[in-house]
Amino acid sequence: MQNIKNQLLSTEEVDFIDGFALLLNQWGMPMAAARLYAYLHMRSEPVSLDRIAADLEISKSNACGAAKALESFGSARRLTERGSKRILYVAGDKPGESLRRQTELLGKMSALIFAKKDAVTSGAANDRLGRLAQFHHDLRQAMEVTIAAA
Amino acid sequence: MQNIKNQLLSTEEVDFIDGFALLLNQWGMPMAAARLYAYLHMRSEPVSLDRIAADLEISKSNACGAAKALESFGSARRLTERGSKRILYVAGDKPGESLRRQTELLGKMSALIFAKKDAVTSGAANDRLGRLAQFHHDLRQAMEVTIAAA
DNA sequence: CTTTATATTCTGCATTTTGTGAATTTGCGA
DNA sequence: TCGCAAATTCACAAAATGCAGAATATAAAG
Repeated sequence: MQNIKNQLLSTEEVDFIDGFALLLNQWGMPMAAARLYAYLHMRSEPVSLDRIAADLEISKSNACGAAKALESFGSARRLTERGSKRILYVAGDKPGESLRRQTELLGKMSALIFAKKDAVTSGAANDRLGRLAQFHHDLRQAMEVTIAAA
Repeated sequence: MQNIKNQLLSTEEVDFIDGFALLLNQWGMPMAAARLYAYLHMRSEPVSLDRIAADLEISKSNACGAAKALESFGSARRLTERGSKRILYVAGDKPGESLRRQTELLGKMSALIFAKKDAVTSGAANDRLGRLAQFHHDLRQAMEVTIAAA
């Protein structure tokens, strides 16, 4: 997938995309989805899959998969234009949407620990697990408040 | 690595470890480290690498790597006993310690976006990036408050 | 200085993930 | 219904990861 002649993105833009994507990737987002996430946030107008593939220099199937992943996280949404099969993508407006999954995880951990701690521990370990469950609960609460406020 | 005869952990304990580890793994922690994390939190007394390997039914090299990973996250610490080369591991007391890396990431994302947004966007996308950076900043703040309070 | 017990690193293999180009499917207009 | 353009899925190759066992390093004791 060489795209030497059509340098559609400036060096600054590429740097922004790759720098941001690296951080998102370390956070846990797959690289292709992370690059698309950064790219979409740079665009005020909706973009097509072909445009995405060309700009990001990835295959269209890869672009399709990344877009679907972003949709599933709630980080992007598709716009269908009337009278055409073509789909356009835009970045989502709600920044916290993609963290739903993680706050849910915190809730599940908290619940699991509270439910089982007495069956598997006693003494110091039991106390420690109690504090851990409480921490997960509090962290989830704090994150959800911030997400709701955004 | 078969360990049929010495069934050291009860079914309940194994269930707790694997259930908890699955959630930690979905959060981003490598499976071996996640299982060790859950295991250590069940133990009130420090445990050796050989014991870990036997109980978790993994190789010692794998146990060693998982322990080192946990140490690097700040989720476990090693105790050296005088007059012996043997090392014992215990779960850390501060639940938020392992999230340092992630709050730092939020800070870096926020800073990167603030720094570059005007160079790569204008109009609606620029506003959206501003809100995104602010969100990352607020979320980091909220998480750190919760961590500090634990 | 040698032995012994333990931790750590190395090596090779199996598994999983990722990404491409080739089918295949799907929606729309003629 | 046919043809076309676009999205999606498929199949395979390449790269990355994870893990066990072997080899090595290190600390303590005699």
